[in-house]
Amino acid sequence: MLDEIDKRLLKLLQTDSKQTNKALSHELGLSVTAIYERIKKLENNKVIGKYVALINKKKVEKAFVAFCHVKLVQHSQDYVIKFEQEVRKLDEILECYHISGDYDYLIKVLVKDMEAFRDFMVKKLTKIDHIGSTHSMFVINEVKHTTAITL
Amino acid sequence: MLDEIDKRLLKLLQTDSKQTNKALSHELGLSVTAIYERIKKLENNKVIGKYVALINKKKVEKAFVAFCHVKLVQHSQDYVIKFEQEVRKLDEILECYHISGDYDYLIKVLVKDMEAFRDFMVKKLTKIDHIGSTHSMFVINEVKHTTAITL
DNA sequence: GTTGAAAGCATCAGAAT
DNA sequence: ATTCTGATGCTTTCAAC
Repeated sequence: MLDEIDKRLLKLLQTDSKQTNKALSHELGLSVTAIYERIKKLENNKVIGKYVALINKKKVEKAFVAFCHVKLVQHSQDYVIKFEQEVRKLDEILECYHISGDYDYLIKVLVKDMEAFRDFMVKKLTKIDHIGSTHSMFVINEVKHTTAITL
Repeated sequence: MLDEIDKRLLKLLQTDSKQTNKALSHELGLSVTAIYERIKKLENNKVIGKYVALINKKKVEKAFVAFCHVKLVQHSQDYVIKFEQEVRKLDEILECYHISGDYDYLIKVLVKDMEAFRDFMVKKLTKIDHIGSTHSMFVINEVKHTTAITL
């Protein structure tokens, strides 16, 4: 499905999606139109999902990152659906995963500081019905963070 | 530092960075040049870090996500630096955080399937020196995943 | 896959607020 | 400092091969 050129193209676009097709064509040794067609195909096949600007959390006062394990009191479908619905509504939650293990969910929370985190926990997360327990871990340092998948 | 228009602009660019300045100018009620100047300023101030293509993991055979807690045997600076260095080299590790709590690090791993995960653990992660213990959690379902920070 | 043309866009000067 | 209008050159896009 993806040949070597597609893979190299995706690597470049995952690093910098603002490069022109001309620059990409030069890099990959194809014509501008060939690059154009390949990108269109990758978009249509939904291999490329979207193009986004990544912003610097430290520059916008959102430097505090925490992960929370969450356990529900029960695992009935109603409770699960309701919880997941509420999670999607909360802007502070960037990611939420249903995971194996002692807890049910792992969520990634982004806020301004510890105080804002406390507020989030007290006023938002624990206000969701049917949450049994939570366990928070604070990020001391972000060692690595990439959106680029190696193919 | 950021006014309301900047915030709305950043929201739009975090959702879709391929929109033309014309479309953005229409959305925000400013001229194309005003949008252009604002974006350039946000780029120069490093508020916008980069533009990337996000690719669909399910379409490229990287559908297996796991989080691993990692504990080092010691916390001497040498060990920490070495571990973090190795982590940055491993393509399967998309994210790595130094965190508070029982374990030292939380890493996010992306591979093809359980078998590939086993391989990663045996041949790569646990080959790093000074790792004391690990604890893996498998992602059953990705409930939410966004790169967009709400301002 | 290619070239070449058309339309649309980013970018920049210059002037206004 | 931020905005606008208008001109230029580059990019994307598409038809034809």
